[in-house]
Amino acid sequence: MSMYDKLNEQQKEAVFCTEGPLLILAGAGSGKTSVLTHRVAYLIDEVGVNPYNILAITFTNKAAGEMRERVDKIVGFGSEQIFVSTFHSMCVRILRRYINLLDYDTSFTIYDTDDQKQLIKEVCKKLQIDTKIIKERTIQNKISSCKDELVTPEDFYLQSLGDVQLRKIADCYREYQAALKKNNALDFDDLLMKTVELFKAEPDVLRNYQDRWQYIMVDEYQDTNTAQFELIRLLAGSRHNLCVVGDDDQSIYKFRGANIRNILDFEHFYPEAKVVKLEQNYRSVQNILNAANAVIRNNSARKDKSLWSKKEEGERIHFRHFDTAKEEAEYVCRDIIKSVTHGESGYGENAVLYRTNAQSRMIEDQMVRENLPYRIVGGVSFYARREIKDLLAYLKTVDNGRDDLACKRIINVPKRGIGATSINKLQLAADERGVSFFDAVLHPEWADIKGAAAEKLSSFGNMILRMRVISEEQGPLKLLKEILDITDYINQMEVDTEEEAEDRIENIEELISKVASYEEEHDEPNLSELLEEIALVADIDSVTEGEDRTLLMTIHSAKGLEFKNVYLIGMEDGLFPSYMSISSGDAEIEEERRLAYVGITRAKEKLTISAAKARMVHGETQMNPLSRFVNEIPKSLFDIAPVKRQTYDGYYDSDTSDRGGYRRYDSYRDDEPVSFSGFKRTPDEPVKPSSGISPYARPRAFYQPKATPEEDKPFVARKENLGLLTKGSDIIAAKSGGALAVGDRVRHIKFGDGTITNIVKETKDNKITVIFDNYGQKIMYQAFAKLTKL
DNA sequence: TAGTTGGGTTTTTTT
DNA sequence: AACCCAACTA
Repeated sequence: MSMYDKLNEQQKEAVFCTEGPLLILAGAGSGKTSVLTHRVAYLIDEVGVNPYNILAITFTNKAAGEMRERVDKIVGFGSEQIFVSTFHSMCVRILRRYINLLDYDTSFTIYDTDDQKQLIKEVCKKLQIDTKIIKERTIQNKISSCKDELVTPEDFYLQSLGDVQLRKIADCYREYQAALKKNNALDFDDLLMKTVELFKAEPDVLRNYQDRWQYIMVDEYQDTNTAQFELIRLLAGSRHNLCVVGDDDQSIYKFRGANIRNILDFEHFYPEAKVVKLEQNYRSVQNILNAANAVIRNNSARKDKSLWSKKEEGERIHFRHFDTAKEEAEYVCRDIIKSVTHGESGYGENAVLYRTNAQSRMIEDQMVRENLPYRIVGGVSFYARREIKDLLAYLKTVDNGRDDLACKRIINVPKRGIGATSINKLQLAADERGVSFFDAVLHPEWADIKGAAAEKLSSFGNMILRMRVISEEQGPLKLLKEILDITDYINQMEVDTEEEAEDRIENIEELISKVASYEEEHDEPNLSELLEEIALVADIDSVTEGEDRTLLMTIHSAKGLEFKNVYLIGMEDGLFPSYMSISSGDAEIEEERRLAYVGITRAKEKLTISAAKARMVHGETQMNPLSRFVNEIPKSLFDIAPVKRQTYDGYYDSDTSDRGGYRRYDSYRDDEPVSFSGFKRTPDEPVKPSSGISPYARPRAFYQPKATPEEDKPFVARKENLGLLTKGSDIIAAKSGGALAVGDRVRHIKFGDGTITNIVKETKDNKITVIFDNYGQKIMYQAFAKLTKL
């Protein structure tokens, strides 16, 4: 029996079709990853394709890693030779090698959305564009969508003639591109667009890659944009050995430029294309599948298909409508705890999914309170945090003196008394001479800066130069530690609360351990490479299997994942579908509906849908009606059927200016039974627990955390115990050498000598109060202050 | 130049 | 509620 025997007929068809264009329409949970990996194995083992000639493009690094792992298990040898990567990483690899042909330097840095915004801001200032009239965000989005569509500044300029506002954006786009080039930087969208540009300008380079990648596979094809399509079209060349896998029903990245036509028109573009539909679902029980089908059926623009499954009917879908978001959070947490204590699932088999990142807060708070091990994916990405961006800006400045943005970010962080006036003068001088900002820092006289200000600049400049030596001689980890030491960054951080300080120190420790593990993994650690790896990680990439924690994330982040139990929370009109989409139109609602479909189909066995009647949004209490998507699910599939709103129609009329309609409480029937309020059951509402012991039979107190003193709380669930603490605390242990006591005389690298007046033991580090002879009282963390006992 | 305050704005989703 | 920015004060 061969390994292909366990595939179904359609799957086999897809696996064995190795030549020519192939479109696999893979419904949710239809085993497409399995098809892809088997197809790779088949190519190698049976067709005799050299693994080196295979390219597989996935949506995230995590997916790439998993794919490689799975192929590795079933292929005899050579799987490491397959090029598995995301679009963005692939482009970076290509550009690092050839971008000099486009007159860039191969050591370019990559700008994230934040950097992008910063640069646009500067450009607006320069062009005297009033950002109150045209918002930077608008410009940013416009530029981004231009790049997604491969529209150059020149193209856009021609398109914009006649429209004053567009014209300004076009100017901005042109200047922005020039500024990027000057900084030797590319933004995310550039990575794709420049690669296409390269391939079009340099046929030899393209041919080189066409010869290498003779078999191409693209996963999550429904979310590719025009630039990405162009890229694979070029790579597929005349061979047309292009296999794309996707599901139009799961296209949820239109806002990012995803072009649904890519999947709908694939057959037109490649008339000889073979199309295979995978419709058997192996993931979810029937009830969940039925709910998903019922929802997605309401979309008009879709390829017809229907998922079916051989699985049992399964539990009914749980539905709960709460009075407040807090009660919703309590229910979710306790339901997870119940499931775990009954042995029905592990923490890690539960996931809480929501529409917007802001919703994680409520759940997180509750999970901390209930001692429930969790992990949040996304939100403010790790690398977007202020302290991390600061430190990375140091690394970037050391690495690439041409990145003006990075240099300006840190020239006065921590405070060095270099203010806006000096910075502006320097920038002008640098522009005049066509050199980088950092070059100007090294020559204050160019900007006519003298005296104390010039002193400060050269001491900063010299510090960076010294860092460069350290970086070259001793590597990135040493460099990072040195930066922290010399700048005394931790103690100079501006923080409002103790908690914030702790969080940020924790983040810095995590960065240290990330750099440390980078150094361990690479024989020749290289700062540029490190920064690049950091630039391209997605939040989901760091989620490792085997961590027994409940995951909290947006539905977008959950794409491609599956969980035994899923909680879809905040199912309210105005939230999901979002207010924005409701007021935009049908196409937007359909995108939201696909998102709902993605959410529902993440669940394997148990799906819980919940909503709150009142919820705080932007600091005001909103009363939103139940999500229309919930009403699209047949009542018979629920354990407790939602009560349909009376005023369903007309309420979403987007032409009416009466937006208060989303908030008014009187749109509900007064006699509408309140399903649940926490764990109190209204007498007239029957409870139909579908398995196990009903949670409602148990007294509420059962789940209340015991009043334990802080120190005695046993474990994981506390916020400060999450993250990469193991590695972080090693660093502390190594650094914080001797025991210190109140009354000891100590010496600090910057503040000189002083006397310890207080020591507060905290979970991870001691917080020490010292009165310095010359600087007065400072409160600092022992691990980073490096106090020497005298 | 640094720190504070008050007002205005914001959020959908992310490589 | 949280963040950002401009304006004002020290």
